[in-house]
Amino acid sequence: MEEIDFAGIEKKWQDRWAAEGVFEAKTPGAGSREPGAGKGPYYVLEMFAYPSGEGLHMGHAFNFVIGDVIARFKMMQGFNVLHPVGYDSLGLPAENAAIKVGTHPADYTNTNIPNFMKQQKGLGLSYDWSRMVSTASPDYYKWDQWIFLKMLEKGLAYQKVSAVNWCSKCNTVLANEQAQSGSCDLCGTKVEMKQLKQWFFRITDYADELYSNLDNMNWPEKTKAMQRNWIGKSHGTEIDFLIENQSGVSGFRGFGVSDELGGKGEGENGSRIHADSRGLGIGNVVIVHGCPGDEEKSLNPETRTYDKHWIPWIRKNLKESEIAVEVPMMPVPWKARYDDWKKEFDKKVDVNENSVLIGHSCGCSFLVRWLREAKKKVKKLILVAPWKIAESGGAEKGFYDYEIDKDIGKRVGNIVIFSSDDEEEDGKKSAVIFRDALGCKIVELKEHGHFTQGDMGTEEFPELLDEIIEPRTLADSRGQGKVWKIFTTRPDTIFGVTFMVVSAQHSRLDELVIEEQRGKVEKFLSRINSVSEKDVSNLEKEGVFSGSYAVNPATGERVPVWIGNFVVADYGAGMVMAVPAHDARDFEFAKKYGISIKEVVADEENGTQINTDKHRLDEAFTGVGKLINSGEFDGLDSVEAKEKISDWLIEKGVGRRVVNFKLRDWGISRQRYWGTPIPVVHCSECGVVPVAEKDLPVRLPKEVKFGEGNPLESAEDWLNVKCPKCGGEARRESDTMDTFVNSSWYMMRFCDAHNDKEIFDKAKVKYWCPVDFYVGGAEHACMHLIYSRFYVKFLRDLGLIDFDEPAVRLFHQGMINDEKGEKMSKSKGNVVEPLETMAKYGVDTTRYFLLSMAAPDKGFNWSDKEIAGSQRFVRKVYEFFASNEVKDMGDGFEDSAEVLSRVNLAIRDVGEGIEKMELRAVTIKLKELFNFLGKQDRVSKESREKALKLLVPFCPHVCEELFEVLRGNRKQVIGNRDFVSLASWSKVDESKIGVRRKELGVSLNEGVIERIKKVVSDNTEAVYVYAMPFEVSKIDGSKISEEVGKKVTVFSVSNSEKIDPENVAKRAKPGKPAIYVCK
RNA sequence: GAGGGAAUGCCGGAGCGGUCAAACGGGAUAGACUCAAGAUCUAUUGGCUUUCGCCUACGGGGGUUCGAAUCCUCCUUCCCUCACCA
Repeated sequence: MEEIDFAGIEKKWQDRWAAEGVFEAKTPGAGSREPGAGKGPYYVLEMFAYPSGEGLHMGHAFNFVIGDVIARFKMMQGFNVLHPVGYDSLGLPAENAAIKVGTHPADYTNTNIPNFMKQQKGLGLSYDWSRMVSTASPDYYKWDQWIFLKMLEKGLAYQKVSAVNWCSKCNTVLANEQAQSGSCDLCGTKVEMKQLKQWFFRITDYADELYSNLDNMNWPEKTKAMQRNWIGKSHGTEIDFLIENQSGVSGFRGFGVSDELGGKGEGENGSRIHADSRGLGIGNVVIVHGCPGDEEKSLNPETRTYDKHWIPWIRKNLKESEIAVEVPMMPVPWKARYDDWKKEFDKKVDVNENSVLIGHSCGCSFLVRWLREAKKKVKKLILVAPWKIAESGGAEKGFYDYEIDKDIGKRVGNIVIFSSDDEEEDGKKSAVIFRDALGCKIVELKEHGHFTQGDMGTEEFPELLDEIIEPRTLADSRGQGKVWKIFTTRPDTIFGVTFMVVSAQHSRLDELVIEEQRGKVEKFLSRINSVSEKDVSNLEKEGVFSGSYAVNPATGERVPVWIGNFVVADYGAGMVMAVPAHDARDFEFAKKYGISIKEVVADEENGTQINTDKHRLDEAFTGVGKLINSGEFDGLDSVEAKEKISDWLIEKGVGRRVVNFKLRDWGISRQRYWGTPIPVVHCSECGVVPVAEKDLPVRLPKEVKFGEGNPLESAEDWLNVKCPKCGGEARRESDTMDTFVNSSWYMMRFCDAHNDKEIFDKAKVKYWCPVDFYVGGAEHACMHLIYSRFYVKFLRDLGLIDFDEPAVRLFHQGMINDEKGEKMSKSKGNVVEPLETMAKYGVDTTRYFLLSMAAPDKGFNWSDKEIAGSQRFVRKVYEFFASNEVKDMGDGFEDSAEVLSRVNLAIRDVGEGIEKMELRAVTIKLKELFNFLGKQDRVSKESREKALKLLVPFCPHVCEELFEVLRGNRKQVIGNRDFVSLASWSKVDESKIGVRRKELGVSLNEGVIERIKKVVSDNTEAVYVYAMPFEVSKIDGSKISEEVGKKVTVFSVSNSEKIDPENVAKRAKPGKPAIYVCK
């Protein structure tokens, strides 16, 4: 038999596709033709590949081929298809190669990319190569930096010191996702904890939208479930617990540890209770004073008293609550203008998202203007007796003549204005101006005038203090101590709280530990700290008593506060109320340490006896039941009680309904070289200063030292720069960005891949995006796919794009393993090389095989044996066309009804199958079709062409070749652009389908007659026929009666009035009614 | 513990209320071709039966229906993801 030169065919068509630019996508617009057949754009994208040194593996090939089938199918359907390709080329392996082998990451990357390209081109993928991007190129990462600056501007990028997962081998910070199971994702080294100042993206700002949008997305349920789980939204109640300990004056000294747990507190002390700064999440309080009032005094820095009237009082009180207060001395407003104040302010004060800003008089005016320009996020803004009437104070005019930015409210958690009923007219007007512009409330106090010295009551200013720290008035349990908030989803069990547990990693742990317990606690902590945070899952619950007690706001009971290893420090408040009777973890803990257990929800099914005996229960009852031991709430259903008790706590001022997320901010800092440099500089004078947009990109320096910490720290020339703000000595940020940054927005860059003026042309992105069909591995469900969703929302809020999600449809391909079902890996030596397979069996065979082995979302075990089947099929198709070529006499030959039916059925099924991503089923349909056609003596040219087109997305090379055969008898091609890849998809002729079904209908009556004749006899009284409901109308009872010579009655099988003593009706089948003969 | 998915003939795997003893592939058996092997082709591949047909079958139990591999319910087993998130 003649050998088919598949390699030659592949090369021929790949070259032609490239030469003709067959797959280059055109964005419509001025000058360019309207592409496609008017069906509009369709964007197919396979996930960004990292060009590793190992080259393409089968998983990649599977991923790409799936995307290619969709892209090619959509092209043939007449869509204007964008099917781009690029490389996520920044990343660790390149740097590891530098350390290991001494290759520069750039060289490593530059050798790998062409290798990838060669393999991808070899697969015959329909990529638009003209749009190729590589993230390691400054042309690309410039825009990563640009986005970073925008994040910074909007307060979404910030720095904080945080404990990070540190891999000592990679010398880098790992995201929690990359440090699962306690060891480094990349090298397997055990992860350590380290405190570092890190850059973060405030993804949590979008937590709610990221969560709730999932409901409307056409993404796999599994992925959405994983994201929901990851974001972890939970509704609950935040409840204040008053903590009493030795440092208070309540007299709880020297109590025993375990014997008196849960005893009633007798302490009662009426002094004011405030939560402290960290409990409230207050970073610092910044007070900007107003004008000192006396010209002479205030002009002299020595004598002027900027810090007076109520300011000392508030300062003292805040300090007592351990809140940092800053009261910068500002230049005299008589002389100075806004800019002078700003300079002074920026120099002296560190404002962050947890700051509370307080202004007085013209200080208010300054702060509002400052917020407008700095675009900072802060926790709270309090304006005391604000002033903004330009006419009234000529010298101060510089402060007042500006527009108030109405968006300040979006960046500031809360804004409050204090005014007084006896304030001057202009002052009252000013308050209203601010209120109307900022949309906040005015708190009007009595007889405070302008809140300056000399007016009554302004030296003590408790309203302000309350506003800053929002004290919880503990209705039933005032006492000395501090308020700690806890988060619970089970407020209905609050009467069953018998202890509290605070995380061993909590930053305020110290405050809870009394002297007597210190030794034990320290011993406990040293044991805990030796265990990596991520190893916690299988740990036995352990704890130690802190010595403090908490007052249950519902009952007034004092319960011990324990320190536990099972409480997560940075979720909720880092402390939990423990209800051992109704929570398995609390139960385990209580049992272990002999803490009392109090039941408050009755398990009605299993009959709880009301019994608070310490160790009666065998396990916690976490189900729904009726409340007991819960005071006025007894008898309520626990679901209902959740609401009722929450309301009650809120009313008492000790609770709030809150929503908590598991999602944490995205730490993007990496102490690594091969990533996007973070475009800021650190100036000793000005602090963190962003690099100007015009100076982007900040390029990676080529000459660095690898192997010892962050390579960028070795590039002194690069590090040392002038401060963009003051021109002084400054140093570049040496952290680079997480590479997930690069892949978070690349789908948009593809729409305008080589734009050097802006990140992309809005119109182009609007035309193509979002991605219509996104294909990639399920392993990205939680990282890439959440980050990318976040980026899209951010870019949308910047006004650059107008859609909410990166991809309309998402598809995860399955995993390909070796024959034994084991993961393929270099170290195991079981890798099947796509290039080898392609060379051995042909590209089309390889493609077809990949798709026919399993449903694309399932994956399979590679088997060389079974690829033979695919090869046989491709060869069969080839030979079918080759041999039919001879038979094509051009004599107007017409196909049989059956052939037409089969062909049209296939057109319909293949199209629908691709649309539904049932690609494996489609490969089977194609096999059936060509097996059938191969058995026919002759098939018309038209039908052959229709059938061939169905195969194009799967086996494009052979199809192009055969199309050429069909069209021009192999000799000439009709026109340059006569590619079957661009041919239009065959249309279904529904009328030709289903001949067999019709034939079935015709024979129905005959069949019944024949069968009755066989069984009927002289003594037959009557015959009953039971047919399928949809067939009853096709059966002609009278005709049959006539033919058979007996009375024949036809029933529907579902007719309840049928006469069927032997219940034979159940044997009826479509096309074959059941028959009962009555004797 | 939470969530997602799956269980079909020798194997992989279709199937989405009736044309289901169950697609397609692999394997196996027989036959054709060949000196022979390979490749290729053809047929068979749950049981009983010459055919019509009947019986037993889609993890297990129960149910809905005239009718269930397909729908509901409980159970068992397996895989995946997250996991002390209060």
